[in-house]
Amino acid sequence: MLRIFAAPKRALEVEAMRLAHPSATVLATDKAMNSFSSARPVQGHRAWNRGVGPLSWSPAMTELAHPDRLAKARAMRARGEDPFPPRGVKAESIAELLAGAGTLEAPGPRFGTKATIAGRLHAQRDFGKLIFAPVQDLTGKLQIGLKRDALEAWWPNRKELDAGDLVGVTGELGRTQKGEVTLWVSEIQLLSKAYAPPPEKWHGLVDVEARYRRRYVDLWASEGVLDVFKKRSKIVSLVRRFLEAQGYLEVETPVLHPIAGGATARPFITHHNALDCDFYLRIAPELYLKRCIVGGLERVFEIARNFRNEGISTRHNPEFSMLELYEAQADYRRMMEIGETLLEHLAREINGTTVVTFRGKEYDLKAPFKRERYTELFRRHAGCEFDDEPAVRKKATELGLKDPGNYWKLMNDVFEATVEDHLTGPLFVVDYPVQISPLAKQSPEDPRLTERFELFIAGMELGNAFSELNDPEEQERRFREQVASKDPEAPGEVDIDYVQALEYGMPPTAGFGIGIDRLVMVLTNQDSIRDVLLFPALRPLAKEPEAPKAP
RNA sequence: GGGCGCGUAGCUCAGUCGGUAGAGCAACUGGCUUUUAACCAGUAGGUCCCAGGUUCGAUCCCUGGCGCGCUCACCA
Repeated sequence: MLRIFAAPKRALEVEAMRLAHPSATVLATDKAMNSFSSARPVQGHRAWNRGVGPLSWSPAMTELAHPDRLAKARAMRARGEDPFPPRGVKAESIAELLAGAGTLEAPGPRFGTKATIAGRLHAQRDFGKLIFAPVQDLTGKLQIGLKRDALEAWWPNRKELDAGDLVGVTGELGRTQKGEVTLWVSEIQLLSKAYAPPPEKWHGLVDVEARYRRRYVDLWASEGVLDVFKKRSKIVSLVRRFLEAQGYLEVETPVLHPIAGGATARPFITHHNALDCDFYLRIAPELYLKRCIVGGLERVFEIARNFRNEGISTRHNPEFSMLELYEAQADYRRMMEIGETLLEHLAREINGTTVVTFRGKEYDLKAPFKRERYTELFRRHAGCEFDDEPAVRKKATELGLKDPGNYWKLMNDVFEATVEDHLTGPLFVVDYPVQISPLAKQSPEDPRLTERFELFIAGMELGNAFSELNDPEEQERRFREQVASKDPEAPGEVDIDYVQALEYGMPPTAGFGIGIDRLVMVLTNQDSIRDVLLFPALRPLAKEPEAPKAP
């Protein structure tokens, strides 16, 4: 923070900071000095010893930077060495080296050979003339061993190396007396100085807020975090290959929508200056993807970031990723088949088994999944028919549900309150009432219902699919009904362009939307959506308050 | 937005039945050539989240605020 520039411990350190970061000089001028000197006593050492640091707002070159580390960089520069050299080193992956090292009993092909690795240095264990320290790259951790007799020229500078520094090391792959694979270093170079010290070595980052705000630290400082995001990347890649193998084209449709349709949710609003009009950030890509079907693309999918202006929870982030796919000549039964085979495939590829553990329970994602009718579940758990309005209203009152002002919404609230907890799954709940499914085609057997299903695992809704309504007249009627409902989550106007697209003719089509974040949660056993998002939505940090005025 | 909980050293946490605070790790100094939470000795480090109130005195009690977590609501 500003005061560290105004309250240096030693002149040397200020010098080190200036050398290390020229902008420090700027920060130490007028404004900083004034705000500092107005009321607060000199803080002495406090600000210098930050670890991962407080989560306060502060300008660049913050109190995270440690003066000793800055001084070490300065010492290097004084010798003509660069603490931030322009090039990296050509390194081998640690995972491959570990695999090649073999075991103590059966040394692998790489045992005893020369190797170079690059990565982040962790806490050193210093024995005076011997130092051990793990180095971590994307693929794993490998211990390096530094011996004085092998590094005579470098040895006097060894204290310039800190935990968190990025290094490149070359040495011979071997083992210690305890048998641990170790790279016995013959050459070491600093690739980037870490001015900010890493979190405490044993606990790592445990403050959840710090973990989310400083994910760039969490990724290498917390066990298992990197693995979740590697798996997430693999899941998305597998989804693409799975669909492409079935003739699907990946497309990109607009994020800026003139009308927020395709789902019921409150949108974010933004403004386009040149056109001088407002746009909504999309709440679903659905209506554009179906326009693609009208255009003859036949099988399309998009991994779409959607934005919904609603609360944040362990299952909700205001921006989230949804896979949506649409297939011409298919109906919702085909979507169930795609859903269950895709999930089984992902589980096998990611975890090597179809059984996943999530929130302490096991779920078998082996296809086929169970199917149960919405209406039957409703009857079984709510104790009445879904369209028996007096009975449903009575049940809602019993449950203490407040009336949303619309019977069908109320009915669905009763369903969620009574049924959803029982949906351990994996399960397809099929044939939803038409009134809560404005984009789905009516069932040929029962006009009160639609050919629609939702996929549930662990009581959590993972996906939503239906045979798409392609009758423009009926679609327009349902849109007008939505608009007339004045529901704040319904679109404010009818999407005439979409109705017109249907007037040109959309083939019989089925579509499926799957929440990617929730899917990753289930496949990687993470309880919170925040743990599968690299940078989950958080309230922005407050700006530093003004220093109190002197009396 | 409602309810519950939390905020003390850089990190993880004690503690003060109201008299301005401690440990381990991290940092710094010294020692140590096979450790892996290395070890041993020493040093330094705190506006006890912020603002009011009660009080001789508040980190502690009260009120308000800020931040975060859990939960409810809504959705995928």
